[in-house]
Parts: sequence; structure tokens; C-alpha cells
Amino acid sequence: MSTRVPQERRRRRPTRSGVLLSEDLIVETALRLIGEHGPEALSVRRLGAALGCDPTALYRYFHGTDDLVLAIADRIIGDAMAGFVPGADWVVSLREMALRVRAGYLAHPRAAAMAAHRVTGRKSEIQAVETGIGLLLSAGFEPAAAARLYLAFIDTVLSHAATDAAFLALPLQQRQADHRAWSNVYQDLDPVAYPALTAVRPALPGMADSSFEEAVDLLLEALAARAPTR
Amino acid sequence: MSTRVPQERRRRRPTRSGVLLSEDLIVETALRLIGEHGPEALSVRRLGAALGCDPTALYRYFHGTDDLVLAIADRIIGDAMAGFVPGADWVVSLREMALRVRAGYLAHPRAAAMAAHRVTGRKSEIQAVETGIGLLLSAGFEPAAAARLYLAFIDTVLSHAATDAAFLALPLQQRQADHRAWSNVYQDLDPVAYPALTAVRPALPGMADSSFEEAVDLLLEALAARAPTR
DNA sequence: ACATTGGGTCAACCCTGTTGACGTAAGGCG
DNA sequence: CGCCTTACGTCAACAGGGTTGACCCAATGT
Repeated sequence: MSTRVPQERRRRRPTRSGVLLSEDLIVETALRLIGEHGPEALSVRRLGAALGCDPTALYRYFHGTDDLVLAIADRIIGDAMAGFVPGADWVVSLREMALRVRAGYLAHPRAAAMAAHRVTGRKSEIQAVETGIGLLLSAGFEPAAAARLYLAFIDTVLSHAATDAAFLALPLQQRQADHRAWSNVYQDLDPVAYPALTAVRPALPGMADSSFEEAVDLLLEALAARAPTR
Repeated sequence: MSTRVPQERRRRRPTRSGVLLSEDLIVETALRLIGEHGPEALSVRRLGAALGCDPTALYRYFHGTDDLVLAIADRIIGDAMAGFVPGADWVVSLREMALRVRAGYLAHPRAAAMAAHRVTGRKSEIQAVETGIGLLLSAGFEPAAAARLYLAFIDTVLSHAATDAAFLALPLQQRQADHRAWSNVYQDLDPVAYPALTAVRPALPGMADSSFEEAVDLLLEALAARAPTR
């Protein structure tokens, strides 16, 4: 059966329960499933049940689970970047890209946690890469450097966003436990054995907060310092 | 059956094939399995087969897969930071910390991918934080800044390492698909619609490689630029 | 030597992704 | 209008996964 997935579908007919399937509907239902019942709620069988169709009908739309995950990831990217237009200042524009991507991930933390590390090779991702590399080219970087630095930038943004999303995807209990670790464990340390931690102790409770913006700003500072033109 | 896991075991007896089980032996065998036959080789059943025991015997030692993974992760952290002593140059030392953490993760990608986003609050982690913040204090940063910047640094390192590990943890097929995405999809784009991508096209196949070191170097450049003292 | 019980084994359950065969109805075409 | 093709929804089946409860033997403390 080789699971060919044609792009135009003319012959679709309602499922047993009357639903008209479509790639968009499947992706949206998957996002809803994950958002409501956690990442482990996403399985071909459960998705089929939620859609009111036979699980294997999904193979007419996606080559397999992996293909579906990539579609979900691309959807998140697309939603996050919708309506974004780069401005005159490339540093400001890259910063907004970073914040948008992170916001998109945080909007679907559980889906992001499973899709964040993939290369979708789909429409929304291609558009985002085009935009980002274009910004670095406009900053005067050589093509090879622009590609390399964009990769470092976007990987950092995506990795950080994935970490934040993964944290949000944790059960409330474990999240609180992480906060408590910084508040309790790190407050009761032997000053002799841990002089540095003792010196910065008042700042430690904030360690549970995200460092996303600080990291992005540091990275953009370094990029600006390396840029041929301002 | 509640899978109680006692700490002292006095009554163990050899398995059917003559092996004496132990927590250490199980963790080591799991790491060996992953190293030899790829990340997807780790399953309770396969691990049992590799140990020459019934798969369910492992439940006498770990509450479940998750518990086993945490035990593995603990071992990885300890191994990665073993013997590390910070040197005189704080930039060089932070860089080595970053590389060590990443190397530890990459050595056991699947375990790292499953446990990367958790806060252990244990001895090794505390020691690492102490070392890192101490390095930033020695660079002349104020305590509050040192804590904040260390967090940005280590979060970036851990996130990136987790991303790289997650990629290695993918089944071979999906990894190759990611490579192909950069080699194929991004090579056949409309030059009018995607001018930036067209301009950097020769550099695109390298996009599948890790940007870890580039990102760390950029971050360290920014930190050095902000440091009160050289 | 005996009673206790830790721990290795086995069978079973329900989950998962994926496949190949099957049939029905939708759409193109005469 | 009605036939023919075939897209696509359905079904049954397979291999593999984690996990559980019952079983029972032997290692240990007395």
C-alpha cells in the first residue's frame, strides 16, 4: 500500500460517523488531543477515535506517525509566524522572531515538547528560514556566515523554547518541586564548601525562571558585534 | 504488586543463565545496549535478553522504565563531570564545562533525551552550579548578574545538548529524513520566492550539523564583552 | 532444620504502529 | 444517464512495547 499521500484529494467521502477528513482537521484534532490529555494521548488509534474514523484512515493523509508530528510542528511554526513582517532593524526583527517562536511553543507546550527538535521541511519552516537568513544577509554577513550564524541563532531559540515548553508540560507537582529545589536545597549549603553559591544566595530563587530573553539578548549582542555593517 | 525496590538486596540468586543481577549491572548493560545497537535498542524486553534474565526481573530493581532512565541519567552526569577542575581562564573553563556536558549527553543520547529537562537538585548538579557561578564571580560580575548570566549560559548549553541528543535519539530513518530535508527540499526552491535561501544554497547541506560550538562561542563572546575585568 | 520471603520466571493483558486486502461510492467520461 | 476507474474509508492481523499478578524455588535468619 506504500502510503502514497497525494496533495489534491477529490474523492473524499464522509467517514462512518459522518466527518469529512482533511489534513488540517487531523492536525487540529491532534493538537487538541495533546493539549487536553498530554503528549502520550497522541496515538493513531486515539486520534482515529477522536476524529470518528478508522485509525488507519490517517495513513491516507500521512506516511506515518513521524509525518504527522512534522505536520504538527509546522503548524505551530506557521501560527507563530503568521503576520510577521521583518522591519528595518535586523537585530530587532530577529528578536521578535525569537519571541514569536517561543510564544508559539508555549501556546502548545506538550505538542512542542515532542516536535521541537525536528526539521519539518515544510512550508512554514521554509518561510521562517528564508526570513531569518535574509535578515542576516541584510546585516552584511557573507552567505556562508549568514547560514551558519542563523543556524546557531535559531537552534538556540528553538532549544530554549523547547526547554521552557517541556517545563510547562510537566505536571504541576513536579514544577513546584523544581521551584522548591532552588528555594530550599540551594539555601542551606555549607558556606565553606560552596562559597560562590553562598555569595549569590539572594539571587537563587529566581533561578527557576526562564533565561530565554537573557540568552537571546546575549546572542544578538554577539551577532551585532560580529556584523560587518550596522 | 507495587514494585517496591529495596535498597539492600541479600537474597539475590543467579538467573536462569547464571548472571547475578545488580542495579549497576543493569544500568551498565543498558548503556552498552544503547551504545552498540542504537538508541531504539533500549526496551525492557531487549534489556532482559541482553542480561540473560526474564524482562520482568528488572521490575525488582526499578519501578518502571522512567525510574531506570533516571538512574541512567544520574550515571551520565557523574561520568561527564568526573575529574573536572576549573582553570585560570574563566572563558576557557566555561567552554570546557559546556563541551563536557554535551559530550556526556551525546554519549547516551536516548537516556539524555528523556531526562534532559529535569532538575535533579543532587550533588553533581550543585557542584556544577557552584563551579560555574564561581567562574563568573572571578570574572568580576556582581553576584546578581553572575547568577542570572550563569543561568542563561547553562540553560543554553543544556538545551542545545538536549536538542543534539534528541536528534541522535531518533530512529535512523528519521535522522536521515532530516538530513534529506536540508539536501533536497531546500535545494529545489523558487529563486524568486526565496532569494535569501537561494543566495546561501551551497551552505545549506551543513544545516543538519550541530551549531552547538558556534552558539557557545557567541555566548562566551557576549559574556566576555560584558565582563568588568579581563 | 525450619519458616520466611526476596526475587527470578511465566503467562497474560492491553497498548502501540503498520500492513494488505477489501469494498464502496465519488467523479470523469462516453 | 450510466458505466469504470480508483481514491479512500474500513477491517483483520501482526509484531513489538510496558506492566501486572501468580507461582515457586532457594537463600537467609533463627
